[in-house]
Amino acid sequence: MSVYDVLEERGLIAQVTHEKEVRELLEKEKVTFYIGFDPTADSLHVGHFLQLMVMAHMQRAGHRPIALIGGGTGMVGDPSGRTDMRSMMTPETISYHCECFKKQISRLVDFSDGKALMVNNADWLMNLNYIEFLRDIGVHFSVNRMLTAECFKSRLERGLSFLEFNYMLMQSYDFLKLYQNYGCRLELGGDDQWSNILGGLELVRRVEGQEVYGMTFTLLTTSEGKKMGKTQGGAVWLDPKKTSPYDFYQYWRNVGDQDVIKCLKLLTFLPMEQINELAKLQGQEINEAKKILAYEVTSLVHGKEEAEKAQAAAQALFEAGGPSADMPTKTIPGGFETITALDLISNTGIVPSRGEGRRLITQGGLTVNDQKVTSIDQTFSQDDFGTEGLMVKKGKKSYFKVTLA
RNA sequence: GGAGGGGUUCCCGAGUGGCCAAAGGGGGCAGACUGUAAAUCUGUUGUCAGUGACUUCGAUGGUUCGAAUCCAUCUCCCUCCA
Repeated sequence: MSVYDVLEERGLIAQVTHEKEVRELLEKEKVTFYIGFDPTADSLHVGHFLQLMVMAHMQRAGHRPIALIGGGTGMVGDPSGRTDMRSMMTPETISYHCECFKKQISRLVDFSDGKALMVNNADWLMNLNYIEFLRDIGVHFSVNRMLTAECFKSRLERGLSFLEFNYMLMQSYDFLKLYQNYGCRLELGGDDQWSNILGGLELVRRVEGQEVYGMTFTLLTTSEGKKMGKTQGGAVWLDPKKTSPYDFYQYWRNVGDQDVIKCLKLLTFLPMEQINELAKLQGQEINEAKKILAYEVTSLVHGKEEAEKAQAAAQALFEAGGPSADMPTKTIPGGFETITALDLISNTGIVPSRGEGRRLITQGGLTVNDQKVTSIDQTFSQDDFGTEGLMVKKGKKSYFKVTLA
Protein backbone atom coordinates (compact mmCIF):
# COMPACT_ATOMS: atom_id res chain seq x y z
CA MET A 1 0.00 0.00 0.00
CA SER A 2 1.49 3.32 -1.00
CA VAL A 3 1.55 6.45 1.10
CA TYR A 4 -0.93 7.94 -1.25
CA ASP A 5 -3.38 5.20 -0.42
CA VAL A 6 -2.71 5.64 3.24
CA LEU A 7 -3.33 9.36 3.09
CA GLU A 8 -6.42 8.81 1.03
CA GLU A 9 -7.79 6.10 3.27
CA ARG A 10 -7.39 8.31 6.30
CA GLY A 11 -9.25 11.09 4.63
CA LEU A 12 -6.35 13.48 4.66
CA ILE A 13 -6.34 14.43 1.04
CA ALA A 14 -8.54 17.28 -0.05
CA GLN A 15 -7.30 18.17 -3.53
CA VAL A 16 -4.53 17.01 -5.81
CA THR A 17 -3.32 18.73 -8.92
CA HIS A 18 -2.54 15.57 -10.86
CA GLU A 19 -3.80 12.54 -9.07
CA LYS A 20 -2.37 9.89 -11.36
CA GLU A 21 1.06 11.44 -11.67
CA VAL A 22 1.38 12.11 -7.98
CA ARG A 23 0.35 8.60 -7.12
CA GLU A 24 2.91 7.15 -9.49
CA LEU A 25 5.60 9.51 -8.39
CA LEU A 26 5.13 8.60 -4.77
CA GLU A 27 5.19 4.92 -5.55
CA LYS A 28 8.28 4.92 -7.71
CA GLU A 29 10.57 7.56 -6.39
CA LYS A 30 11.91 9.09 -3.29
CA VAL A 31 10.26 12.46 -3.49
CA THR A 32 11.30 15.70 -1.89
CA PHE A 33 8.26 17.69 -0.85
CA TYR A 34 7.57 20.71 1.27
CA ILE A 35 5.07 22.24 3.60
CA GLY A 36 5.25 25.82 4.72
CA PHE A 37 4.63 27.22 8.18
CA ASP A 38 4.08 30.87 8.82
CA PRO A 39 5.57 32.05 12.07
CA THR A 40 2.54 33.94 13.32
CA ALA A 41 2.80 32.73 16.91
CA ASP A 42 5.41 31.32 19.22
CA SER A 43 3.95 27.87 19.01
CA LEU A 44 2.27 25.63 16.50
CA HIS A 45 -1.30 24.61 17.19
CA VAL A 46 -3.37 21.57 16.40
CA GLY A 47 -4.10 22.79 12.89
CA HIS A 48 -0.41 22.59 12.16
CA PHE A 49 -0.25 19.25 13.86
CA LEU A 50 -2.21 17.78 11.00
CA GLN A 51 0.48 18.99 8.63
CA LEU A 52 3.13 17.38 10.80
CA MET A 53 1.24 14.12 10.64
CA VAL A 54 1.31 14.27 6.89
CA MET A 55 5.03 14.93 6.88
CA ALA A 56 5.53 11.99 9.19
CA HIS A 57 3.44 9.68 7.03
CA MET A 58 5.40 10.72 3.99
CA GLN A 59 8.73 10.38 5.70
CA ARG A 60 7.88 6.91 6.91
CA ALA A 61 7.27 6.00 3.31
CA GLY A 62 10.76 7.12 2.43
CA HIS A 63 10.16 10.58 1.10
CA ARG A 64 12.07 13.63 2.14
CA PRO A 65 10.18 16.45 3.81
CA ILE A 66 11.22 20.04 3.78
CA ALA A 67 9.72 22.12 6.50
CA LEU A 68 9.73 25.61 5.17
CA ILE A 69 9.54 28.27 7.79
CA GLY A 70 8.07 31.43 6.45
CA GLY A 71 10.48 33.87 7.99
CA GLY A 72 10.21 36.00 4.89
CA THR A 73 6.59 35.47 3.92
CA GLY A 74 5.68 35.99 7.54
CA MET A 75 6.71 39.58 7.08
CA VAL A 76 3.82 39.96 4.68
CA GLY A 77 1.09 37.69 5.93
CA ASP A 78 -1.10 35.31 4.02
CA PRO A 79 -4.47 36.83 3.19
CA SER A 80 -6.05 33.43 2.48
CA GLY A 81 -9.08 32.83 4.60
CA ARG A 82 -8.57 35.99 6.53
CA THR A 83 -11.11 38.69 6.73
CA ASP A 84 -8.71 41.36 7.82
CA MET A 85 -5.05 42.11 7.62
CA ARG A 86 -2.62 40.47 9.92
CA SER A 87 -0.81 42.66 12.29
CA MET A 88 2.79 43.24 11.37
CA MET A 89 5.51 41.53 13.28
CA THR A 90 9.03 42.63 13.87
CA PRO A 91 11.86 40.56 12.44
CA GLU A 92 12.92 39.70 15.98
CA THR A 93 9.66 38.10 16.97
CA ILE A 94 9.50 36.28 13.69
CA SER A 95 12.87 34.70 14.15
CA TYR A 96 11.97 33.78 17.70
CA HIS A 97 8.85 32.07 16.44
CA CYS A 98 10.90 30.15 13.91
CA GLU A 99 13.05 28.79 16.68
CA CYS A 100 10.02 27.60 18.59
CA PHE A 101 8.60 25.88 15.53
CA LYS A 102 11.77 23.96 14.90
CA LYS A 103 11.62 22.23 18.23
CA GLN A 104 8.02 21.25 17.84
CA ILE A 105 8.36 19.97 14.31
CA SER A 106 11.29 17.83 15.35
CA ARG A 107 9.01 15.80 17.56
CA LEU A 108 7.30 14.19 14.62
CA VAL A 109 9.76 14.55 11.84
CA ASP A 110 13.22 13.05 11.88
CA PHE A 111 15.81 15.57 10.79
CA SER A 112 18.85 13.39 11.33
CA ASP A 113 21.17 12.53 8.45
CA GLY A 114 19.38 14.85 6.08
CA LYS A 115 16.24 12.73 6.18
CA ALA A 116 14.35 15.96 6.37
CA LEU A 117 15.31 19.55 5.92
CA MET A 118 14.28 22.73 7.53
CA VAL A 119 14.79 25.91 5.62
CA ASN A 120 13.71 29.46 6.07
CA ASN A 121 12.49 31.42 3.11
CA ALA A 122 13.88 34.58 4.65
CA ASP A 123 17.18 33.30 3.26
CA TRP A 124 16.15 34.09 -0.28
CA LEU A 125 13.31 36.52 0.15
CA MET A 126 14.91 39.14 2.31
CA ASN A 127 17.54 40.24 -0.13
CA LEU A 128 15.51 40.21 -3.26
CA ASN A 129 15.94 43.07 -5.60
CA TYR A 130 12.57 44.54 -6.37
CA ILE A 131 13.15 45.25 -10.02
CA GLU A 132 14.73 41.90 -10.68
CA PHE A 133 11.95 40.12 -8.90
CA LEU A 134 9.34 41.92 -10.92
CA ARG A 135 11.10 41.13 -14.16
CA ASP A 136 11.90 37.51 -13.41
CA ILE A 137 8.91 36.44 -11.42
CA GLY A 138 6.28 39.12 -11.72
CA VAL A 139 5.95 38.69 -15.47
CA HIS A 140 4.59 35.23 -15.01
CA PHE A 141 1.58 36.24 -13.02
CA SER A 142 -1.66 37.50 -14.40
CA VAL A 143 -3.47 39.87 -12.11
CA ASN A 144 -6.75 39.01 -13.76
CA ARG A 145 -6.23 35.38 -12.94
CA MET A 146 -5.11 36.03 -9.42
CA LEU A 147 -8.18 38.06 -8.70
CA THR A 148 -10.38 35.13 -9.52
CA ALA A 149 -8.56 32.96 -7.01
CA GLU A 150 -10.72 31.77 -4.17
CA CYS A 151 -8.30 32.95 -1.54
CA PHE A 152 -8.73 36.58 -2.46
CA LYS A 153 -12.48 36.56 -2.77
CA SER A 154 -13.43 37.50 0.73
CA ARG A 155 -10.71 40.06 0.78
CA LEU A 156 -11.86 41.75 -2.35
CA GLU A 157 -14.98 42.76 -0.51
CA ARG A 158 -13.19 44.11 2.48
CA GLY A 159 -10.04 45.35 0.89
CA LEU A 160 -6.74 43.78 0.14
CA SER A 161 -3.46 45.59 0.34
CA PHE A 162 -0.84 45.29 -2.32
CA LEU A 163 1.45 43.90 0.30
CA GLU A 164 -0.79 40.93 0.93
CA PHE A 165 -1.57 40.54 -2.71
CA ASN A 166 2.07 39.67 -3.20
CA TYR A 167 1.94 36.79 -0.83
CA MET A 168 1.07 34.42 -3.59
CA LEU A 169 4.09 35.45 -5.63
CA MET A 170 6.36 34.93 -2.71
CA GLN A 171 5.02 31.51 -1.92
CA SER A 172 5.26 30.56 -5.55
CA TYR A 173 8.82 31.77 -5.59
CA ASP A 174 9.52 29.54 -2.62
CA PHE A 175 8.50 26.52 -4.60
CA LEU A 176 10.72 27.58 -7.46
CA LYS A 177 13.66 28.02 -5.14
CA LEU A 178 13.10 24.71 -3.44
CA TYR A 179 12.81 23.03 -6.79
CA GLN A 180 16.06 24.57 -7.92
CA ASN A 181 17.99 24.02 -4.72
CA TYR A 182 16.64 20.72 -3.48
CA GLY A 183 14.77 19.18 -6.35
CA CYS A 184 11.53 19.62 -4.50
CA ARG A 185 8.65 18.48 -6.68
CA LEU A 186 5.63 18.47 -4.47
CA GLU A 187 4.06 21.12 -2.32
CA LEU A 188 1.63 20.19 0.37
CA GLY A 189 -0.53 22.37 2.52
CA GLY A 190 -3.88 22.95 4.10
CA ASP A 191 -6.79 23.18 1.74
CA ASP A 192 -6.79 26.94 2.13
CA GLN A 193 -3.43 26.93 0.40
CA TRP A 194 -4.75 25.59 -2.86
CA SER A 195 -4.50 28.82 -4.81
CA ASN A 196 -1.06 29.58 -3.54
CA ILE A 197 0.13 26.13 -4.44
CA LEU A 198 -1.24 26.40 -7.94
CA GLY A 199 0.69 29.62 -8.34
CA GLY A 200 3.89 27.79 -7.48
CA LEU A 201 3.26 24.98 -9.92
CA GLU A 202 2.70 27.37 -12.70
CA LEU A 203 5.76 29.42 -11.92
CA VAL A 204 8.01 26.38 -11.91
CA ARG A 205 6.50 25.21 -15.15
CA ARG A 206 7.05 28.54 -16.80
CA VAL A 207 10.52 29.19 -15.53
CA GLU A 208 11.92 25.69 -15.54
CA GLY A 209 9.60 23.96 -17.98
CA GLN A 210 9.14 21.25 -15.39
CA GLU A 211 5.97 19.72 -14.07
CA VAL A 212 5.70 19.80 -10.30
CA TYR A 213 2.73 18.89 -8.19
CA GLY A 214 0.58 20.03 -5.35
CA MET A 215 -1.72 18.44 -2.89
CA THR A 216 -3.82 19.84 -0.09
CA PHE A 217 -5.18 18.32 3.07
CA THR A 218 -8.44 18.41 4.84
CA LEU A 219 -8.74 21.24 7.24
CA LEU A 220 -9.38 20.13 10.74
CA THR A 221 -13.00 21.05 11.26
CA THR A 222 -15.80 19.73 13.35
CA SER A 223 -18.80 18.09 11.79
CA GLU A 224 -20.45 21.48 11.90
CA GLY A 225 -17.67 22.98 9.86
CA LYS A 226 -16.13 24.96 12.64
CA LYS A 227 -12.40 25.02 12.91
CA MET A 228 -11.10 22.64 15.47
CA GLY A 229 -8.48 23.50 17.96
CA LYS A 230 -10.11 26.63 19.18
CA THR A 231 -11.24 26.94 22.73
CA GLN A 232 -12.67 29.85 24.66
CA GLY A 233 -9.35 31.57 25.06
CA GLY A 234 -7.73 30.71 21.79
CA ALA A 235 -5.97 27.91 20.05
CA VAL A 236 -4.96 24.59 21.47
CA TRP A 237 -1.21 24.88 21.38
CA LEU A 238 1.42 22.23 21.07
CA ASP A 239 3.63 24.08 23.51
CA PRO A 240 3.04 22.59 26.97
CA LYS A 241 3.61 26.01 28.49
CA LYS A 242 0.70 27.43 26.57
CA THR A 243 -1.62 24.44 26.73
CA SER A 244 -0.78 21.96 29.46
CA PRO A 245 -0.68 18.30 28.49
CA TYR A 246 -3.63 17.77 30.81
CA ASP A 247 -5.73 20.40 29.05
CA PHE A 248 -4.54 19.09 25.73
CA TYR A 249 -5.67 15.62 26.65
CA GLN A 250 -9.00 16.96 27.86
CA TYR A 251 -9.56 18.78 24.61
CA TRP A 252 -9.48 15.54 22.66
CA ARG A 253 -11.29 13.65 25.35
CA ASN A 254 -14.17 16.07 24.80
CA VAL A 255 -14.51 16.17 21.04
CA GLY A 256 -17.99 15.62 19.69
CA ASP A 257 -19.16 12.09 18.93
CA GLN A 258 -19.28 12.90 15.26
CA ASP A 259 -15.66 13.85 15.12
CA VAL A 260 -13.87 11.10 17.00
CA ILE A 261 -13.28 8.74 14.13
CA LYS A 262 -12.21 11.49 11.83
CA CYS A 263 -9.71 12.68 14.40
CA LEU A 264 -8.39 9.21 14.99
CA LYS A 265 -7.74 8.85 11.29
CA LEU A 266 -6.19 12.23 10.87
CA LEU A 267 -4.26 12.66 14.06
CA THR A 268 -3.02 9.27 15.11
CA PHE A 269 -1.03 6.46 13.56
CA LEU A 270 -3.40 3.80 14.78
CA PRO A 271 -3.96 1.16 12.12
CA MET A 272 -7.15 1.51 10.16
CA GLU A 273 -8.40 -1.88 11.30
CA GLN A 274 -8.42 -0.69 14.85
CA ILE A 275 -10.08 2.58 13.94
CA ASN A 276 -12.74 0.77 12.01
CA GLU A 277 -13.43 -1.32 15.07
CA LEU A 278 -13.76 1.79 17.18
CA ALA A 279 -16.13 3.26 14.64
CA LYS A 280 -18.64 0.58 15.54
CA LEU A 281 -19.02 1.85 19.07
CA GLN A 282 -22.34 3.35 19.92
CA GLY A 283 -23.69 5.79 22.47
CA GLN A 284 -21.81 5.84 25.69
CA GLU A 285 -19.21 3.44 24.38
CA ILE A 286 -17.87 6.16 22.17
CA ASN A 287 -16.13 7.45 25.23
CA GLU A 288 -13.68 4.59 24.85
CA ALA A 289 -12.72 5.86 21.44
CA LYS A 290 -12.31 9.34 22.83
CA LYS A 291 -9.97 8.12 25.49
CA ILE A 292 -7.85 6.40 22.93
CA LEU A 293 -7.84 9.47 20.76
CA ALA A 294 -6.85 11.71 23.63
CA TYR A 295 -4.12 9.38 24.74
CA GLU A 296 -2.67 8.85 21.31
CA VAL A 297 -2.61 12.49 20.28
CA THR A 298 -1.22 13.64 23.59
CA SER A 299 1.41 10.97 23.36
CA LEU A 300 2.49 12.10 19.91
CA VAL A 301 2.74 15.71 20.93
CA HIS A 302 3.98 15.54 24.50
CA GLY A 303 5.39 12.05 24.76
CA LYS A 304 4.14 8.86 26.33
CA GLU A 305 4.95 9.86 29.83
CA GLU A 306 2.90 13.04 29.75
CA ALA A 307 0.06 11.27 28.04
CA GLU A 308 -0.05 8.67 30.74
CA LYS A 309 0.00 11.29 33.44
CA ALA A 310 -2.84 13.17 31.81
CA GLN A 311 -4.80 9.99 31.40
CA ALA A 312 -4.20 8.95 34.98
CA ALA A 313 -5.24 12.35 36.25
CA ALA A 314 -8.39 12.28 34.18
CA GLN A 315 -9.26 8.81 35.32
CA ALA A 316 -8.72 9.63 38.95
CA LEU A 317 -10.83 12.76 38.74
CA PHE A 318 -13.67 11.71 36.54
CA GLU A 319 -13.96 8.03 37.15
CA ALA A 320 -12.68 7.48 40.65
CA GLY A 321 -13.65 10.92 41.86
CA GLY A 322 -10.47 11.23 43.81
CA PRO A 323 -7.51 13.56 43.68
CA SER A 324 -4.52 12.84 41.60
CA ALA A 325 -0.92 13.85 41.77
CA ASP A 326 -1.02 15.09 38.22
CA MET A 327 -4.04 17.30 38.31
CA PRO A 328 -3.59 21.02 37.74
CA THR A 329 -2.27 22.54 40.92
CA LYS A 330 -2.54 26.02 42.34
CA THR A 331 -0.76 27.28 45.39
CA ILE A 332 -1.76 29.89 47.87
CA PRO A 333 0.34 31.55 50.55
CA GLY A 334 -0.31 30.08 53.97
CA GLY A 335 -0.32 31.97 57.22
CA PHE A 336 -4.03 32.59 57.58
CA GLU A 337 -6.52 31.37 60.09
CA THR A 338 -9.34 30.78 57.72
CA ILE A 339 -10.01 31.69 54.13
CA THR A 340 -13.36 32.25 52.47
CA ALA A 341 -14.42 30.25 49.50
CA LEU A 342 -14.44 33.37 47.40
CA ASP A 343 -10.90 34.31 48.36
CA LEU A 344 -9.80 30.79 47.75
CA ILE A 345 -10.81 30.73 44.13
CA SER A 346 -10.04 34.32 43.26
CA ASN A 347 -6.62 34.38 44.89
CA THR A 348 -5.57 31.24 43.10
CA GLY A 349 -6.78 32.49 39.76
CA ILE A 350 -9.20 29.61 39.39
CA VAL A 351 -11.67 32.31 38.60
CA PRO A 352 -10.55 35.52 36.87
CA SER A 353 -12.45 38.02 38.96
CA ARG A 354 -14.25 38.11 42.26
CA GLY A 355 -17.46 38.87 40.45
CA GLU A 356 -17.22 35.64 38.54
CA GLY A 357 -16.35 33.85 41.71
CA ARG A 358 -19.52 35.12 43.33
CA ARG A 359 -21.55 34.03 40.39
CA LEU A 360 -19.95 30.62 40.33
CA ILE A 361 -20.69 29.98 43.97
CA THR A 362 -24.15 31.51 43.90
CA GLN A 363 -25.10 29.32 40.99
CA GLY A 364 -23.80 26.26 42.72
CA GLY A 365 -20.82 25.58 40.54
CA LEU A 366 -18.15 25.18 43.17
CA THR A 367 -17.29 22.02 44.99
CA VAL A 368 -14.48 21.71 47.50
CA ASN A 369 -13.40 18.32 48.80
CA ASP A 370 -16.62 16.84 47.44
CA GLN A 371 -18.74 19.31 49.37
CA LYS A 372 -20.78 21.79 47.40
CA VAL A 373 -20.02 25.30 48.51
CA THR A 374 -23.26 27.08 49.23
CA SER A 375 -22.10 30.45 50.45
CA ILE A 376 -19.35 32.78 49.40
CA ASP A 377 -18.60 33.26 53.06
CA GLN A 378 -17.98 29.64 53.73
CA THR A 379 -14.52 29.37 55.18
CA PHE A 380 -11.73 26.86 55.17
CA SER A 381 -9.05 26.55 57.77
CA GLN A 382 -5.50 25.41 57.31
CA ASP A 383 -6.54 22.02 58.62
CA ASP A 384 -8.93 21.58 55.76
CA PHE A 385 -6.00 21.57 53.39
CA GLY A 386 -4.57 18.49 55.03
CA THR A 387 -1.38 17.17 53.54
CA GLU A 388 -2.68 16.78 50.03
CA GLY A 389 -4.28 20.17 49.68
CA LEU A 390 -7.84 21.07 48.85
CA MET A 391 -9.54 19.54 45.90
CA VAL A 392 -11.49 22.23 44.12
CA LYS A 393 -13.96 21.50 41.38
CA LYS A 394 -15.21 24.33 39.24
CA GLY A 395 -18.28 23.48 37.26
CA LYS A 396 -18.36 19.92 36.09
CA LYS A 397 -15.08 19.45 34.43
CA SER A 398 -12.41 21.70 35.86
CA TYR A 399 -10.46 20.29 38.73
CA PHE A 400 -7.72 21.96 40.71
CA LYS A 401 -5.66 21.04 43.66
CA VAL A 402 -4.91 23.96 45.93
CA THR A 403 -1.93 23.63 48.20
CA LEU A 404 -0.38 25.96 50.70
CA ALA A 405 2.84 27.63 49.71
C1' G B 1 -5.52 65.43 -2.96
C1' G B 2 -11.37 66.12 -3.00
C1' A B 3 -16.34 64.40 -1.05
C1' G B 4 -18.96 61.48 2.32
C1' G B 5 -19.55 57.60 6.31
C1' G B 6 -17.77 55.49 10.69
C1' G B 7 -14.85 54.00 15.48
C1' U B 8 -19.86 51.42 21.56
C1' U B 9 -18.56 46.73 26.58
C1' C B 10 -14.93 39.48 24.44
C1' C B 11 -17.22 39.73 19.05
C1' C B 12 -21.33 41.57 15.94
C1' G B 13 -24.57 45.42 16.64
C1' A B 14 -28.54 49.12 18.86
C1' G B 15 -28.33 53.57 21.38
C1' U B 16 -28.10 60.81 19.36
C1' G B 17 -28.29 65.17 26.61
C1' G B 18 -30.62 62.61 32.16
C1' C B 19 -34.79 56.50 33.04
C1' C B 20 -27.29 53.83 30.08
C1' A B 21 -22.94 49.67 33.04
C1' A B 22 -25.56 50.77 28.04
C1' A B 23 -31.20 46.84 23.83
C1' G B 24 -30.51 42.40 20.87
C1' G B 25 -27.61 38.40 19.04
C1' G B 26 -23.09 35.48 19.25
C1' G B 27 -19.55 33.70 22.45
C1' G B 28 -18.16 32.63 27.59
C1' C B 29 -19.43 30.84 32.55
C1' A B 30 -22.85 28.14 35.66
C1' G B 31 -27.45 25.07 36.55
C1' A B 32 -31.03 21.14 34.69
C1' C B 33 -30.84 16.88 31.31
C1' U B 34 -26.64 13.39 30.04
C1' G B 35 -22.05 9.79 28.42
C1' U B 36 -16.10 14.49 30.71
C1' A B 37 -20.48 14.23 23.69
C1' A B 38 -24.22 16.89 20.88
C1' A B 39 -28.97 19.22 21.05
C1' U B 40 -32.33 21.70 24.32
C1' C B 41 -34.07 24.69 28.42
C1' U B 42 -32.79 28.22 32.61
C1' G B 43 -29.69 31.70 34.99
C1' U B 44 -25.57 34.80 34.42
C1' U B 45 -21.91 37.86 31.80
C1' G B 46 -17.38 45.72 33.53
C1' U B 47 -14.51 46.01 38.48
C1' C B 48 -14.75 46.26 43.75
C1' A B 49 -18.51 46.13 47.72
C1' G B 50 -24.59 43.00 51.42
C1' U B 51 -29.63 48.11 47.89
C1' G B 52 -23.53 51.59 47.08
C1' A B 53 -18.96 53.14 44.86
C1' C B 54 -15.61 53.20 40.91
C1' U B 55 -13.84 52.69 35.63
C1' U B 56 -15.99 52.10 30.34
C1' C B 57 -18.64 53.85 24.60
C1' G B 58 -11.16 55.75 19.38
C1' A B 59 -7.80 60.03 22.05
C1' U B 60 -7.52 64.79 24.30
C1' G B 61 -9.78 69.17 25.77
C1' G B 62 -14.53 72.03 26.12
C1' U B 63 -20.06 73.23 26.78
C1' U B 64 -23.63 71.60 30.64
C1' C B 65 -26.35 70.74 37.13
C1' G B 66 -25.65 66.29 33.98
C1' A B 67 -22.53 63.53 27.83
C1' A B 68 -21.67 57.21 24.66
C1' U B 69 -24.89 61.14 22.98
C1' C B 70 -23.39 68.50 21.77
C1' C B 71 -18.60 71.46 20.24
C1' A B 72 -13.14 71.62 18.97
C1' U B 73 -8.66 69.32 17.87
C1' C B 74 -6.23 64.80 16.97
C1' U B 75 -6.13 59.75 15.41
C1' C B 76 -7.55 55.24 12.89
C1' C B 77 -10.85 52.81 9.41
C1' C B 78 -14.25 52.49 5.22
C1' U B 79 -16.75 54.15 0.57
C1' C B 80 -16.83 57.19 -3.81
C1' C B 81 -13.95 60.55 -7.00
C1' A B 82 -8.71 61.68 -8.83
